[in-house]
Amino acid sequence: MTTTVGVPAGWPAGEEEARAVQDELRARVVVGEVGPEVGVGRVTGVDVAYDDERDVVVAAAVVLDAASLDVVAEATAVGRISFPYVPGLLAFREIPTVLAALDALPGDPGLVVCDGYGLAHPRRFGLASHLGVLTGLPTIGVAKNPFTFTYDEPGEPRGSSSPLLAAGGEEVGRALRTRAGVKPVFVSVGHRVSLERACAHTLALTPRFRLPETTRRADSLCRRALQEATIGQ
DNA sequence: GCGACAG
DNA sequence: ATCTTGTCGC
Repeated sequence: MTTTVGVPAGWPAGEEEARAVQDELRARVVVGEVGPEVGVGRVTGVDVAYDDERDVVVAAAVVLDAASLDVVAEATAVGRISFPYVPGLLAFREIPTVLAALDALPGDPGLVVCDGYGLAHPRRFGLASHLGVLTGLPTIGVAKNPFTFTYDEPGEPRGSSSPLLAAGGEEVGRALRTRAGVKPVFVSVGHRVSLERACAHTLALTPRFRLPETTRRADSLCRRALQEATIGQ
């Protein structure tokens, strides 16, 4: 199912306003819960693809059975680009369309896995935290790059990890090796999930590839949907 | 002030 | 993110 969305009323128009929204919403993040059990229920991946030329953004949400990793549902949404890409303000670019894709899903998404960061963010309120607060769903962030943070190389074996550190030494996430000898992914807490559990979910979602099946499925779906939404336009 | 910087 | 073919390797 595909739905179409515009930019929400009252959406921040500038960077200062957007940062103020983050500072405001940050207080609503729940960090005290362990989170859903690994391998139980459903896990949903969300991702977004852009065509800046045509001002089009497509989001995909793909629901997997947490035990088998089989796809049990999927949805896409097409929207207008609601914000430029600014490091630290990614959520304002992706969230409206991602919310529409999640809304189009039948049933409960379960744990939501985001392509980006949660707590590991300049103001400790990245995409995964933001999406969690707006939906109430448990969320985690799994990013492909360390952003502005530092880390020591984890051990070679799959499952090895090392702290992802902010300037000042605060642990904001983990560099997690999901494939032996391959560049780690960067896991951080979004909403209602502990870092420990977030890493366990990430490992359960990477039986074969570096990136979680959730983000791989969502990535390919939103790219396909962008092509289709863009043909002839 | 300059550079770096999730997607 | 996106521009982009073949190619090396399991």
